[in-house]
Parts: sequence; C-alpha cells; structure tokens
Amino acid sequence: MALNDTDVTDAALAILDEYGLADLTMRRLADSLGVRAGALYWHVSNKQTLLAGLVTVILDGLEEPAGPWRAGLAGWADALRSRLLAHRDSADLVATMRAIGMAATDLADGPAACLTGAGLEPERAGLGARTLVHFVIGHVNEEQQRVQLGPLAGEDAPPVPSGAEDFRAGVGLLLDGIAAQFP
Amino acid sequence: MALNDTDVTDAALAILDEYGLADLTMRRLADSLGVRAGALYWHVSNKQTLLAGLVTVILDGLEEPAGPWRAGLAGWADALRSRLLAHRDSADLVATMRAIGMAATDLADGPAACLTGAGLEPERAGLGARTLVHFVIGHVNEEQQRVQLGPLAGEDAPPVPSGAEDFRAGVGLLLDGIAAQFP
DNA sequence: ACCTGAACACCGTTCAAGT
DNA sequence: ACCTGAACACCGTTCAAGT
Repeated sequence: MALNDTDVTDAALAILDEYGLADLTMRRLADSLGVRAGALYWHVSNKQTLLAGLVTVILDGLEEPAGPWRAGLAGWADALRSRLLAHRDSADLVATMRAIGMAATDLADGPAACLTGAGLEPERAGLGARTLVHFVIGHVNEEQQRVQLGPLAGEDAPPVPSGAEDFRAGVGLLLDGIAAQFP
Repeated sequence: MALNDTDVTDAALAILDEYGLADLTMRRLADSLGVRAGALYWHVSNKQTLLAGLVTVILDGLEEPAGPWRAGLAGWADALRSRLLAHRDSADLVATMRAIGMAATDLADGPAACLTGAGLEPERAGLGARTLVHFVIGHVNEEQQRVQLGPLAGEDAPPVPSGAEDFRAGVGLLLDGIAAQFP
C-alpha cells in the first residue's frame, strides 16, 4: 500500500517527538516508513518544506487572541506555549523556520491585530506583538533545552526558575511594557 | 610555519563574516588555512568549542551595564547589538550556543546584577534580564536574516520597520515593563 | 609537535530504471 | 503512480603513519 503525503508528515512528527530535531533526517524518516530515502521526494519537495509542514501541524488550531487585549494576549501566549510544549524541540523548529522566512501566516499577526483593535498605532502594535512572540518562543526553547540538558547537568543547574509561573511573570512584564505604549 | 590556535579562530571568524554560518565547515576552514580537515583537531577539540570561541571573541570587551538602571540597560543593549551586527549570523550563532548551554559567562548576568543593585528582587531581576537578552538576540537575528533574504524577496517585504529606531523602541517597551516590576 | 591520508559513519538530493 | 539503486557532493571526527 503506497504512502500518502500525510503519512510522511505523521512519521516525521513521531521521530521529532521521540528522538528530537537533530535526529530527524530524511534517511531515518525513510527507514521508519520502510522505504528508501529517495522515495520521500515523491511526496515532499525537500526537507525544508517538510519541516514547514510540521510547524503548521503543531500550530494548527491555535486561535487568534480575543476579548480585551490584555487578557486576550495573556491567554494566547499560554495557548501558544502549550502547543509548543506538546512537541519536542518545537520552539527550536519554529524559530528556525521563522528565521528562514517561512512563517506562512506569521504568528505575530494575530496579536498585532488585537492591539491595533484596542487602539494602538500599527507600528507599536507590531513591535509589541513581535516582542511577545519572541518571548514565548525563547522561553519555551529554554524550557525544552533544559529537559535535554537536565539529566546531564548535576544539581548545580543554572538558577533559572522557569516553568509556568516564570512564563506568566514574563508575559506580565511584557504586557506592562505594551500598556505603557498606549496613548 | 605551524598553525597556532588563534590562527584557527581568526580564520573561522573570517569565513563567518564572508560566507555565513552555514558555510563555516571544518573542511572549508581547513582549506582556507591550507591544511587538511583532520589537522584542525590538533588545535581545537571539536567544532562546538570552536564556535564557542567565536562567541567569546565577538562579545569580548562588552562592558557590564553601569549607572542608573534604565539608562545603563539601554546603553548595554545598544552595545550588545552593535557587537552582534559586526559579524554575520552572530545572533544565530550566539542563540545556538546559549541553547546548547555553553554561555560561558551568561549574557544575562550583568543586566540582572544591575537590576538587583537598583533594588529589584533577584527573581524579577533575572526574568527581566533574560527577557532583555532574548529581545536583543531575537531582534538582531531578524535584522541579519533580512539582509540575507532581502535580495531574494521583492519589494513586497514584510512590514517590519526594524533598524536602530525599532530596536530602541522595543528596548523602551521592555524597560517600561521592568519598571512596573519595581516595588 | 604538528600534519597527511585514509577511512568511518553519516548527510540532502537527484534520477535513471524498474513495477 | 510510486519506489529502488546508485550515485553525487558533501558533513564531523578519528587515527595510524609520516616529518
């Protein structure tokens, strides 16, 4: 029975979750599908668009921020963090794809629209939105990296409290900064 | 005349500046030094510590923030941005090395100390400092990526104003948020 | 002490040829 | 339509052997 395109994406996501981004190679993915590496290129044009597809799946169903801007953005940031934490190395993956420019529908668009809707001028809204997205991705990236390094590093781990409360505090700090931008 | 260890670092930095991080391979570095790839391992234990050495050089001489916290952090952020902008892909490089855990003297320590010195409790100071570092690296990363993609993308580039003024506005937003953390 | 030659175990990607 | 076999042009790293 022949492979279909979603089989490939699903298998790639499984490898990502179990072995991490560094071990997600085309050859390994082919192995897990019982096929030779070259066969993958019938279903996907190259590795980069495959990874972009993973990002789409990971972020699928993330709703735009709604309601009063402050609570809306806080909830949206929480939801984004949850989706990222659900898949190993996803923050790293998303950061890489954003850097390459493949953001498809850019993550910051929703928050930016939320802020302009609340009366902030577009430039400041865009800045606040991008800063928020940076923070979420950066924070989750640290959280996910710590999981990988945790077993290695001894009890002398860096004094980074982290976790959900640290995240919320950081978001609160940012929202305070954004609040100060309003006229 | 035999190679010494700083020759290797210097040549690596030259390749980084001219061809970017993706093209900085051990084999290419060896070529530029007129030597075979294996020879590099006499001078450097592996590629990762070589890259860590580059980060050290790039950040060398960056002074800790001084004076009143707000102006001190703003100036420090500017100085960090300048050092990063001086070398191609340096923000990507620094972000990668921080993620790996090799931060040597962590960038956020200086700002954190500045904030605790100004009377902020250590947890909030650490959070504010890390958020600031995230922002600087993330922002410069975007600036440097845009340079690479600029020639490819047409005039329909994303509406990201960026540059020095955008950077300063972002830092200002963050500092407002930090100010709100003070008791 | 410093480097070469040659290998090992990998990569992503292409493409004729098979079914 | 879908896949194999085999190649191309690479990687980082090791290590005997040379000088």
